[in-house]
Amino acid sequence: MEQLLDILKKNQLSVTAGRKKILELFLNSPGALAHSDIEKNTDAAFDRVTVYRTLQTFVDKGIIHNIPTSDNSILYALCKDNCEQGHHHDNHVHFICDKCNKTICLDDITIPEVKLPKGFKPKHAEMMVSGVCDDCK
Amino acid sequence: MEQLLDILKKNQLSVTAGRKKILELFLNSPGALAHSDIEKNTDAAFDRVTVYRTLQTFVDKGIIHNIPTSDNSILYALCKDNCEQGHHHDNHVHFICDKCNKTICLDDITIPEVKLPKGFKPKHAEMMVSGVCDDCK
DNA sequence: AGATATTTGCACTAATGTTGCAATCTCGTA
DNA sequence: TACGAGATTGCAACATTAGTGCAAATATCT
Repeated sequence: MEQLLDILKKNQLSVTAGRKKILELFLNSPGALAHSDIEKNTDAAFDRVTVYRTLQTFVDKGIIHNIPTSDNSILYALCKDNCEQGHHHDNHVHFICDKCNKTICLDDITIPEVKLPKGFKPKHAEMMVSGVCDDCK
Repeated sequence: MEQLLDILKKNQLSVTAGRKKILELFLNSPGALAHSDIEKNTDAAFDRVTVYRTLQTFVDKGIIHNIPTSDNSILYALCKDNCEQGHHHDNHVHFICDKCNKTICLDDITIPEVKLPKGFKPKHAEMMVSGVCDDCK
C-alpha cells in the first residue's frame, strides 16, 4: 500500500481510486494482465475508458510496459525500476504458458543479439517463448 | 502466373478470382501484408469476409504464416516451401522497418535458443527486430 | 475550504473480426 | 460442352475491442 502511493507520487500522478486499484492488481499479479483481466478483477467498478486511459498513462510514465502477443491482444506488465518516463528498457524475454495461459516476464533473461543481413540496422528486439511454465510443469 | 496456379492446385484449392488475386499480391510483395493492405490493393473487389476466409485458408494450408506485431494487428507472409498443411516451420526472425513500416521475413536468420529459468519448458519462440531495413538505409 | 487543473463516466463513433444462409461459381464427369 | 455436387462468395447482422469529446466529479495545492 505504501509502495502503491510511492509509485504514483514518484510519477507525479494524482492518486485516484482507479489508479490505486489497477496498480494494485499489477503489484499482486504474477503475470501480465490484459485489459479484460482488469475489468474482471474490478467488477467493472471503473469505466472501460478509464481503464484504457489509466493503462496508457502507466505506459507513458514507464510504470508498465506492453507485451505483444500472437493472438492479437495487448498485455501489460510491471516494469522493473530501470524504466523511466518515455524510455522503457524491457529487453527481456516473455514467456507464454500454453497450459495456464499466463504471460510472464522473464526479467533476467535478456534477448540475445542476432546477426542481421547486410544493410539492416537493429534498434529494438522482442522475443516471446511459449511452452509450459514452472507452475504448470 | 504458372506459379500461382501451381500453388493453389498443390494445396487442393479450387481456383477462384479472389484466391488468385490475393496469392498474387503475396508473391509480388517484398514484405508481409495486413488484411487492410489486401483490401486496399484489390479496390475492395472482394468482400471483407472473403479476404478473411481466404487468408485463413492459406494459413491452414501452410501457404502463408501470420506474424504477431506489437501494434496489435495481424500480418501475413508467404511461407518458404518447407511448410506443410497444419504444420508451419516459421522459426525465423521478423524485421520491422521503422521508416517504411514494412515487415520482412528474415528467412535465413533462425531464432536463437535461450536458457530459460528452471521449470520452464519451451515449445515455440517468436522474435521480432525493429530498426531500419536495407532499402531505407 | 475553495479554486484550479486533472480525471472520470457517458454517449457516440470506428475498426476489426465472426457467423448463417442463400446465391454463385468451380471442377470432375458424362 | 453441359450438368450437378460440393465448395466458395457476398450480404446482413452481430460481437468485440478501442478511441474521442464533453460535462460532471474529483484530487491537489494554497
